[in-house]
Amino acid sequence: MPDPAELERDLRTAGLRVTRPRLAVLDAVHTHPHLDTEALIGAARTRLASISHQAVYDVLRVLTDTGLVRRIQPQGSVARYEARVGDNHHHLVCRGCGAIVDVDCTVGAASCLTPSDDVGFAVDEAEVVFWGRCPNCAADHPTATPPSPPDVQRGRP
Amino acid sequence: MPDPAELERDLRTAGLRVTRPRLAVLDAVHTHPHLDTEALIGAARTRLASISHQAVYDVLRVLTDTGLVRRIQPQGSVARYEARVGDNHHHLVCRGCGAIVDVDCTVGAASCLTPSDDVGFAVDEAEVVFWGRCPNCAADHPTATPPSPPDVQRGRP
DNA sequence: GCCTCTTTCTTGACTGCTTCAAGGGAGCGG
DNA sequence: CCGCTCCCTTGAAGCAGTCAAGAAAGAGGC
Repeated sequence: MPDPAELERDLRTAGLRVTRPRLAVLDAVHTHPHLDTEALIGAARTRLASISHQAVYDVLRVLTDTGLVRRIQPQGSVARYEARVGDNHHHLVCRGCGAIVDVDCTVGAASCLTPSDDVGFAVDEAEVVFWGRCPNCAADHPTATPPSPPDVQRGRP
Repeated sequence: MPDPAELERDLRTAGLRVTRPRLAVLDAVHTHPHLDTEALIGAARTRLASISHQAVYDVLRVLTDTGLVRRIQPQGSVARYEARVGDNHHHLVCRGCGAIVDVDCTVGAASCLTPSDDVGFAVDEAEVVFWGRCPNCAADHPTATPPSPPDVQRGRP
């Protein structure tokens, strides 16, 4: 759980006004990475009981636009948010339960960021998602062939 | 444009019944990679005028479940489909217009498929998306800083 | 500390992609 | 050609996310 003063500083540094809803949401994202919006609404309400649906959506948009949080959205999942930004890490997603785990960049920033042929594109980011089954889900279906593309719906991390 | 007999064979090999709607959709996906569902409905209707909305959704699901087509969904975009499967290629997405281009695997299957620490996950696929600006969009805003995360909405390829 | 301006939050309704459900119709094996 | 099963059509609903108008709360100057 991050220091409230630090969150406030982050907001000001980003040129944003400091409001209770923003602190509540930003704290929630720091404390619970990879939650979806609905779960974040719940988490934010433990900090500020009366915050509205819409405020959380607005705040999340502002925070992603300013780079304070990062939005991720694996196939078949709704949008999820995390506060770890600026370090080019990637994600491991379980096809069974939807759990998301951070992984550091596999092969180093350089080769990770360079497609073999960029056909003239100015590439500024490489997003990598590793799909598989977490230890629990792999144990549940030891011999089952993994469902082809994702059957993830809304697994809770 | 693929050979109809070949599409039919693909369907049978996958254990699926051969129907006109399935042929129409499969042909459309082969002919126009990276289209979204709505555009595919249009493309399929040039082949089979009366195919319904719902049939296209159903067929696309069956085809993705059996691995005949692949579903991709970059951040901020609706679902898109392509018929190039089984070769572990990746995608380059333009933040400006949403254009999607195939790129071959950057660093070879091995390192591409291996996170630095898989924390016990059985990983079976690595999905890579390169974000940037296509030559046209880069020319439109030569000095503009690229909008942080995607502002893609529904660019037509 | 107070005032004013601007930004942001609340409330409520709505959009658009995708899915669910029921019944008629078409493919496929015999 | 017959019958069984699966598939497609029609119509409607679900749900994440967005739009809009007005009230409330920051931020800076007096």
